[in-house]
Amino acid sequence: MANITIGEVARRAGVQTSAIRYYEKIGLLPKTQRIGGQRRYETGVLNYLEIIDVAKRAGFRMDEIRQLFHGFGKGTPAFRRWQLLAQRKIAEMDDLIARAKKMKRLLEKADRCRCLDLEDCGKVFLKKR
Amino acid sequence: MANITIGEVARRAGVQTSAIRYYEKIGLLPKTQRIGGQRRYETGVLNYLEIIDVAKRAGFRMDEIRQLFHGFGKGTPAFRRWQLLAQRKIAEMDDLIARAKKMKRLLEKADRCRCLDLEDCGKVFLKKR
DNA sequence: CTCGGACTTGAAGTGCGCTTTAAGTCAAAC
DNA sequence: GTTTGACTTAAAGCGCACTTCAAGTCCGAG
Repeated sequence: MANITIGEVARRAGVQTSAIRYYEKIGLLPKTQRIGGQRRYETGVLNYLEIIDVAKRAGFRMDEIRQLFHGFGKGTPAFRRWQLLAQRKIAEMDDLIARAKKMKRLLEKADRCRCLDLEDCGKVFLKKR
Repeated sequence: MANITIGEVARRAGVQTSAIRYYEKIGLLPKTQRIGGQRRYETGVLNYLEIIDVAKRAGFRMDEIRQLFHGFGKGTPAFRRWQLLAQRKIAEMDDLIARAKKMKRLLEKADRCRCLDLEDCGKVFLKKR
């Protein structure tokens, strides 16, 4: 574990340092050790940032990500609450997948028939579910 | 086409009247006729609002929805630009579907193995793509 | 010992997608 | 003719997820 600076983490993860500080502030990343006042990270934080990125881009809010990734110790009484959130998010992922597929089909149809507006294939599209 | 008020549209579409006015303001909904200064809508606007809702919840920004739904007349010179945007959004829908599936699998795995954190199955999860 | 550059903090600023507020208009009911 | 309630506008406010700013600290190179 390399003990890298925030600048190095930012470079490797492709995020800005300000975002990393913000994540720490809101409790999404743990407070890490300081050397001469400066943050030092272990490379494991990169995995964390990758999961955060995937979750964010799947529409998760920051507080949800925080709860899902720090919200319970193994066998904690909070685990049931964690499970409920996780199950809700799993269902939301199914909804999101369905909507994304629907939009994809709508755009493909519009591209083919060149008639995307209220009166034309958008309407037809909605009608046929 | 019934010529309904904004309040009726809001009620039927399940949105607030302020949102409808906002959509008109940013050019997402066309300016509709006024009677005594008040907006009157045809029921077709409900289809529009439904498409807007699906698009929004699939992560489309307002200006993208506007461009996709008003950005071209049939056979217009802007059509090529429309097609590029549509193709980009279709690709983004594929990415989004992949991320949503990934998050779903991650949550399901975490629920099963009760070890969702940086050092445990999150890491494993990322490793196996 | 001083310079440069990467880091620190708290606070203010940004852009999006609305909602809320304030002040006013209009038409139907009483 | 006044009251009621839904509507109108422009402008300000809000929550989120950051970014930017201002002022300062720390450390290695020259």
